Amino acid sequence: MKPQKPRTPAGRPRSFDLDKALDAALQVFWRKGYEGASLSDLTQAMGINRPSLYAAFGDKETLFRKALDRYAEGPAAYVGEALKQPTARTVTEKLLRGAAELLTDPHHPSGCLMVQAALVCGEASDCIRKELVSRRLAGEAAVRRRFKRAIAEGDLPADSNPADLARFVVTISQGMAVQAASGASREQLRRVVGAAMRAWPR
Amino acid sequence: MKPQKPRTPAGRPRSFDLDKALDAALQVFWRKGYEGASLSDLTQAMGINRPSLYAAFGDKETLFRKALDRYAEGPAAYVGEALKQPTARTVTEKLLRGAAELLTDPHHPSGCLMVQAALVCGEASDCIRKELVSRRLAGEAAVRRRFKRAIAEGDLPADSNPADLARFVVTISQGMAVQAASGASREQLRRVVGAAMRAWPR
DNA sequence: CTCGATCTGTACTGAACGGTAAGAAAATAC
DNA sequence: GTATTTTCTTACCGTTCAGTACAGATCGAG
Repeated sequence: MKPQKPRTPAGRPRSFDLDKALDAALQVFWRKGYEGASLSDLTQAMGINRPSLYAAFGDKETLFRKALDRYAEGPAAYVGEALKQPTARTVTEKLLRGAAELLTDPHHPSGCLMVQAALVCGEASDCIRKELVSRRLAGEAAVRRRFKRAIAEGDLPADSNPADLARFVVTISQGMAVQAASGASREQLRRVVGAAMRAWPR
Repeated sequence: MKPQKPRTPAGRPRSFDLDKALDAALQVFWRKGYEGASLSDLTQAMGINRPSLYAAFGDKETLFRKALDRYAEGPAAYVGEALKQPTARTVTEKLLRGAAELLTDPHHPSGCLMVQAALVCGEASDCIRKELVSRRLAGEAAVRRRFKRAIAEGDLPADSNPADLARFVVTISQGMAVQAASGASREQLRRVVGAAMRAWPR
């Protein structure tokens, strides 16, 4: 018989909750951006000391990537749901309406982490900027693939350009992220979505 | 007779060109953002030493505001031109096409200074963030006023909502700014504009 | 020429940055 | 109990940050 996994792994037990600490870090990065979030900001919000942060999450860059993953799986999970909608139109509508809700959710900072955490930055953080560019492009590519499928299913006109359509939808979503960072309300963003959907082929 | 303004104002003459130095600073802020641009970055790009910068432009915050003004009068001057177009449709088209050109101009960094210089930041720079929010909202308000006029002139349907239309156009423009920061090409942005204009009432 | 004014270069300040060394504390293993 | 392992706390590291003191350089005025 192999020894079963011990209930508690020996050594002094961690005095904080990993997930809650990561959530707290996510909020700080979301509100202040990658460079604007200092380690003092982070440790204070997480309720832990600096060495505990490093032991549990690695350096600032690693912590940020973990916060990004959590963002994708949590607040931004609506994107994956939207892509499962049956038609290109409903996919688009769910993407944009979901964005309007997320970007103005009072339980979170305004705006989109992947847009505002490091749209530009100093050289030291450039790999973070590139990581965000890459993730934004990956999201756009997912929408593009979904629209290609929609064409194959006859759901979009055969002569539609899925790349252009996807970029258009993502551009509106990212514009809404800037609007949210400027203080736009949920209702105002909903009206933007309404205007965009009126433009969509029926 | 009062003494006429002296040709050279006495004292050691400045050894650099004020406008060129400000342009250099603008480029740095544009590429790295307000927080990401260090004084060392700035002085190096401007070709001057730190005390010369402080004597000529004031502190970092003052320098940034001057760079913002220069941005508005120079690269972003197309906005004022666009608002002079005769119809709401041509105003919109010129706004968006001008944005596509500016955001991907190879003579400048990609993207929009007013979007990416400080979309979020640490507390120390929060007044800069607010200044940018204020300027973005002022631009949107100018478009809104122009659309109100268009309604009065019968150029837009009387039941149009100028605030919603203005926010929609500005949202697309700001989304294109994020796209440019993600590496979108000029041609790709032009296609976004095409999609947006197709949605516009004729 | 000398005097006052202004700019330039060097070198510095205190504070904040990200990151870590070292030992005390708290758990399991035996 | 003692040993071992892991975490926690305190205090610190070197670097970079924005901003400045000071002395030398370069001009016009007289």
